[in-house]
Amino acid sequence: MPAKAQQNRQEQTIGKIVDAATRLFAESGYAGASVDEIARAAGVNKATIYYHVGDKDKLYQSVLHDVIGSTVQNVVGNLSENQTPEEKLTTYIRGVAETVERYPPLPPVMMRAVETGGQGLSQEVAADLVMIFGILLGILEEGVSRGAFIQTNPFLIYLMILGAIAFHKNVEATWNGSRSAARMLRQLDPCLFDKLEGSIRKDVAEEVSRLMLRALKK
Amino acid sequence: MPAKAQQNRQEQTIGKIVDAATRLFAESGYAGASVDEIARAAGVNKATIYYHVGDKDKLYQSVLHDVIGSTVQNVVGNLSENQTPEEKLTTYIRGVAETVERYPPLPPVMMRAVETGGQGLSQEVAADLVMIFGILLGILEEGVSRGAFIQTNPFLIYLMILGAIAFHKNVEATWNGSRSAARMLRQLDPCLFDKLEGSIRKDVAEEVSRLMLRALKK
DNA sequence: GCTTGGTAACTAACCGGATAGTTAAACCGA
DNA sequence: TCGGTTTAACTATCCGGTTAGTTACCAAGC
Repeated sequence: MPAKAQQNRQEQTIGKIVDAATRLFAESGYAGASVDEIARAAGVNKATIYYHVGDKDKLYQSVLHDVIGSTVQNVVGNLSENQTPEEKLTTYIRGVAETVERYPPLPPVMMRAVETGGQGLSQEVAADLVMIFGILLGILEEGVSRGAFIQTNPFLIYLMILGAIAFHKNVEATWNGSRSAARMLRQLDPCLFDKLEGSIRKDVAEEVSRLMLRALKK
Repeated sequence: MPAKAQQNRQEQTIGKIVDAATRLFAESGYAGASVDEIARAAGVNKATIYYHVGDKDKLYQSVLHDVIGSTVQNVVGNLSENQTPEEKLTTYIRGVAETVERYPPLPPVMMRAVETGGQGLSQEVAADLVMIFGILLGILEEGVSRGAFIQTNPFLIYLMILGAIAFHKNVEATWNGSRSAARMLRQLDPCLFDKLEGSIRKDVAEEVSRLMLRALKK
């Protein structure tokens, strides 16, 4: 198969580019990551990026779709119809946390997407984000109609879950990575340092689930 | 008083610079906001920024200190010793939300500060952030020791409150500002659009307090 | 099987514009 | 007129994007 090999090659190149871009966009943000840098990290000439993907914005949208799309897939894959709303919520939260675990660049990239309120997002990426929220909305509404959950602002619940997991994973990463922040804090307030050191390493998904269920259950 | 007048003048100039910088850093992030742009927005020559404040990083630290410091002040100012832990938590959340209300650039700036896990933060700014967390920690510990709150991961509570308020205010701003995202969503999923439209405008502080208290109370 | 022509994939070099930071001169109130 | 303050003008660098040219690959013709 001749055309097949070429397509494989193309997919491989695009994969390298998007992977490198994901990492660098996550590290430095949209403006902070340069196309030159991304090309170097991907082991590819800069013009190759423009040939295969498009301009910087197109590249960013590809990263978002790649990252957020995989989250949707992971969350949906774990949900099953014959779960109670409580179980579904736990599954939902665990799904988000797991995706983040396997894909560390996700939080900052996703946060920036929510941060901008969807401005400048492609239809495709917007649909991904809407879907993640829509799934949660369905769970919450089912819970309310079954008398299991109290009535709440679903968007706020969404932001609390996402914010807690995203922030936490992100802080954890930098906390474990460069110890400079940790060292500074120990110097600033040793007692508080110990408490943070202990609480950062706990399992996020479980604790977030526990708290959200306590907050929501009737 | 000659020296006094000069000091006033200096403070005024620095104030103009920091205010403009706060707005632009919030809008476009660190790399996205240029020093030229900030100078123009402040009605000041670029060299004046370097004369009074320092380089771009120094300017960013000044913005962070200004913004986060005022949050600390506002939150501390509203707390009083003879409140129950429940009341204190509500006051804390309202304090954060109020500061955000009066100072819209705060969320994105603060988020970016937490996002980086404290990397590259000046001692001063780090102290501010630690203080905000420290206050919450005190409230939660008092609640636990009085048997009012369950034992939790305080850092996660911190992130949930901050994440919910910061994200919400930020999304609200862009949602109300440019309606492009809203229009896109209406086209994508009209039913979900209505639900979002309704839930975004609610009072955040009250709802967050309600949820957090439900989650924490024994 | 080997040459050959064509096309997809890739690259080095370059361009205009923007950016952070500097300098030396001008300004102006006391 | 003196010193803190402000400014226009400048430099070096970097960035996003383009172009013209090269290589890798594959299919068809002999």
